[in-house]
Amino acid sequence: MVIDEDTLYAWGAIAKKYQKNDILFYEGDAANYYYQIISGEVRMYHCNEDGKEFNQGFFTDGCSFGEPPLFIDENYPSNAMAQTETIILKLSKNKFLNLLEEYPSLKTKFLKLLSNRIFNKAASSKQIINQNPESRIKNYFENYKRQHQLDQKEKILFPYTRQQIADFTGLRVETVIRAIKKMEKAKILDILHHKIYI
Amino acid sequence: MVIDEDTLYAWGAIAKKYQKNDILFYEGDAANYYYQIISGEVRMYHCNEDGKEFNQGFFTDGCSFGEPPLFIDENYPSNAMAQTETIILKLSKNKFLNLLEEYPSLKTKFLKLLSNRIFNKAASSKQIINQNPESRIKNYFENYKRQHQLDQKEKILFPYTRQQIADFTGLRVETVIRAIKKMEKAKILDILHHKIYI
DNA sequence: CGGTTCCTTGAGGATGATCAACGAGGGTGG
DNA sequence: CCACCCTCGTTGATCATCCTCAAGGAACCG
Repeated sequence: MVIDEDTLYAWGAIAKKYQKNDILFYEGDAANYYYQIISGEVRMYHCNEDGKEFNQGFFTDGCSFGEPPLFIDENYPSNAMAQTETIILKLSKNKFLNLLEEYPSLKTKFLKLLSNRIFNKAASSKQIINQNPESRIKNYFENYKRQHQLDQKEKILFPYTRQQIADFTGLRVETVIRAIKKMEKAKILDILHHKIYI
Repeated sequence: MVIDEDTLYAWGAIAKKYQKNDILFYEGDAANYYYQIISGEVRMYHCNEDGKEFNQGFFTDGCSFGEPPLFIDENYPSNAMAQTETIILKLSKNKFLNLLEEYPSLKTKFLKLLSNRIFNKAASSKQIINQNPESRIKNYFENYKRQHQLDQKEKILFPYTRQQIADFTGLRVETVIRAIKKMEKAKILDILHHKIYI
């Protein structure tokens, strides 16, 4: 958990429930709130003109998201959508910034959080040079495991769909499917009942 | 300038001169210093197996770089190379973190700096979905202008080579050349004596 | 069961990468 | 001033491969 929930309530945060597929904010919207998830899942993503999507990230219980625009005067760079029924604590921008001034240790916490975010984005943007689908997907899986502090050796069930992999790697579903089949043959991953183990 | 140079010297920073093409650190190295450029230019970049490069960013006078690994315990995610003769202030990690504790306003400064960095990375990683070279390059030029706080309408001389554009967009030089020629015809940019005006 | 979402396969076409060769410009030293 | 070199820019031809479109199958859920 980023900020203690009781503290957030004490400073005036309001809990709000979103249904699956509700939009929390659109790309270009002004940033007025700090968001922290109590339960559920949120996806940040872009759309291009043809409706193709690119996922910036998924956030779940205890995570905050969309903070950078609160610190600089920019609008949101991506859309945010509830992936499941989701309950979120919202604290207004001003109150959030005041809270940070009150507790300097929170600033350090956010320095770490943003640093991690940058580190992960650097790792994932590397894949731009590999047009080769298998490298891209392999790189994506490695980042996924690192971000979730999992051992690279240990096999785990990968919880997202092929379409979502496509939306993270900039590939097409069919390409992802063909690539992971190759990767299964090459023993890079396992597929059991259509489920992916990495 | 991120941190006042006199302050850095007072806290024990050392100025060091690097020649063109000197490596400051490699991907995977432990992060032991805060780096701030006095004069010159530094490039952060990745290499893949075939030697193809991807640029994460260029940094110039007054800029700091490679901070995120100082806040979290990670190694450098990219290589850093001096693009020209460059003079850099180096402050050891511990002294840097102590300096930040001493001056809380610096923490806020870095929160903003990191937020900007994330914002820009989000904007540039969008282009992964556009396999189309012209869209990628257009997106890259727009980001370049925004990051340098330039009006999108105003034409400026773009200071990098076609190879560097390729290394930022994940394309090949020849593809970049053909794309910008098309873009010139489409009046998206001007080319004068081989120089690009955007 | 019926519907929805996700997964899978094949065929064909578009296009960026690759390879090879050359041109243009700028700087350096004789 | 000229010759040389080195980097950068340019062009064409060919190839590999990812995208696209279309169709159908599998799993899951009420």
